[in-house]
Amino acid sequence: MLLKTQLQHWVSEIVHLIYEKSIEPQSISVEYTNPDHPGDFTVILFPFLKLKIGNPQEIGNTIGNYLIEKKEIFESFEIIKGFLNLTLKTNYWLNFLQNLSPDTIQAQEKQTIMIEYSSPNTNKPLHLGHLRNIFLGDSVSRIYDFLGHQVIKACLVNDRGIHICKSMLAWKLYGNGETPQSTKIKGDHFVGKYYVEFEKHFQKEYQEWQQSSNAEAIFLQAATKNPNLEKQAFFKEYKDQYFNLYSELGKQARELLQKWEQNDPETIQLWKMMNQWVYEGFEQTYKRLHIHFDKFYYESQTYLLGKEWVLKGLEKGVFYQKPDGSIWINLTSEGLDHKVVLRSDGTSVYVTQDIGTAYLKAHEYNMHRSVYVIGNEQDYHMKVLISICKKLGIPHADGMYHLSYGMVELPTGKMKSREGTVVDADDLVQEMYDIAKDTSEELGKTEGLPADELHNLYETLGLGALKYFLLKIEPTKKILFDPKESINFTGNTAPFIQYTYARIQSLLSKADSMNIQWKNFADITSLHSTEKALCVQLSKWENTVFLSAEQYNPSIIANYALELAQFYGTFYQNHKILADDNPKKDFQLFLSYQVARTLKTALNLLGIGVINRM
RNA sequence: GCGUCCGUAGCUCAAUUGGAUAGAGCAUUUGACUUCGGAUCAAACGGUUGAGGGUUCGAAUCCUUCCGGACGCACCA
Repeated sequence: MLLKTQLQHWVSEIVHLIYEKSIEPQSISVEYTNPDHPGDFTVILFPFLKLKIGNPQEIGNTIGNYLIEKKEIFESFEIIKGFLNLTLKTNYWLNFLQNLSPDTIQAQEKQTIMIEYSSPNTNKPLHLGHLRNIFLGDSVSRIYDFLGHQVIKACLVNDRGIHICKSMLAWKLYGNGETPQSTKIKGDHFVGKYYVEFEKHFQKEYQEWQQSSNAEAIFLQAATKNPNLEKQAFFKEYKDQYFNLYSELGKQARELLQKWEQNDPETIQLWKMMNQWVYEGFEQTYKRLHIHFDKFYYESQTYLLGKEWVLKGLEKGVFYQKPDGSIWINLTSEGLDHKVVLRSDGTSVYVTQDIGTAYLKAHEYNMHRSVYVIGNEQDYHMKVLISICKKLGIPHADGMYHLSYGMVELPTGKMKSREGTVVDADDLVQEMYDIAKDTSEELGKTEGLPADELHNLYETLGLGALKYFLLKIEPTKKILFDPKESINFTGNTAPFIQYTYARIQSLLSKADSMNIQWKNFADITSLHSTEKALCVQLSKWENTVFLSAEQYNPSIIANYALELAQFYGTFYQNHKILADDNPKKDFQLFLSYQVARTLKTALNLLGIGVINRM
């Protein structure tokens, strides 16, 4: 049991014993003592006022004296303004440090948890927004896996729909048969190029159409309802309708989608070929990011399944049908709205395929929880999906959870693939590598390392900086990324933590070469404030991991690691550990060793590697 | 218009989930390597926590009303 909870129980017992009042242990406020005051743990005495058993000073004295007398771990106490500050004996911390095992924490109840993330479209390469999604999902997976749960990392590939057909059509029209091989362009970028190409031609076609008499008539009709309507603004809004009603390219793209749904062999072949190019590109990117999935789902394989569930739900009365044949659900009792689940022409919509996928997942894996890492723009959609799944009685629907996160924005606003205003994932990773290389060479501390180790070093530093940049911020908040200011390598960054780790490794190996036996350190009588700060921080580790798992929030671990590294920096500066006349040498080395272990574990849970020399 | 999320130092973020004098990094200014790694450390500067009201021993945190921002409210995905 954590000392904090232990203390709650003790205080509860004391109150019961001495004052004959009962108070729930959980309701007793116990905190880590604020560093400005002496002590390790603080019991807040104000809540006892309600029990009418005396003033805070008296109660504090009683509790403090009792604890000192009966529990051997306490050394002293002090009461300041209703706060009972308890100081632990040095011995307690020495024992704690000796037994600390930061890399083996286990959850009490083991579960099977599926975590779906990345979820790319197959018509364009990955960008910075995907990276946040991927790193979040990967980190949460690592955290649950670390705690002993069985984790299934799933990736849902959005491989069908009109957007894919746009790329396909553009390739047919303007591609002249070129391929990633012939152009030496990475497959996903190659296909993305044609997606942008489609958009360019479509825009041109749209511009020309706006000069036509037909367009003029449509605008004039709209203007009769709204005399202030400006032509430019109107056509900006009208784009989607133009695509659906008048566009030649739009018509061809829709025809392609229909052919695809009818299993036209030529179309299917083209679709498979282009998807394959994209998958090969993704594969390279995932590999470089050290991302691996246990299971892939493809929407092309689940959307029909969703349809079956909708028809089943209609029979059961979960859904209702409108005269035009479309099928709906009424979610007003959940505070949501009515929602279409099947079009009047019988084709599936967005939620339909998600229902299918949810069922397939539950059918294939007997899991307790199913986590979806998806941006907050889909908060409403996910609420709808989860309530539908519950109403349909899809297994484990109660365990569905939407891990929602904020967008990554540029100073110019939101990233848009169609308009080419995105930060490409591959480019950014390479840029981080280059910065790591330049910085490293400038500092000149890695001379003599072989080429493959250097490559590994730059990769670990560059990727680490990038992952930490995206993970240190709470998922719900949006992130602003300014491409002009590259991601830092000093201060609140992964390289800073990696540097602290490397420094400790170098210290320990030097100690080893001096034949210092630090693994069994001799007892010492008192702790320096910097040593105490490290012990306290280390004692918070276990709870930090549980908290970040519970909240699906890696930023808690990121902030923890940063603080630990900062405390170590202060400690390091205050002591000449390896000096001949240092009586605490072995203790301080062991403390350093435990800090390094914890840092390594923490970074690992974020998907960030450590380095022995940098 | 309705719904969800957000607003903390010039900038980017914290704050032990209601606790003590709101803390870090960046930027600016200053100091620290003949001894364990300067991608570091120490210090200065910087705040009416968007504004008002409420709840209580105690509020950045909970409630409420405004102000400002993002996203959603498609037979698009």
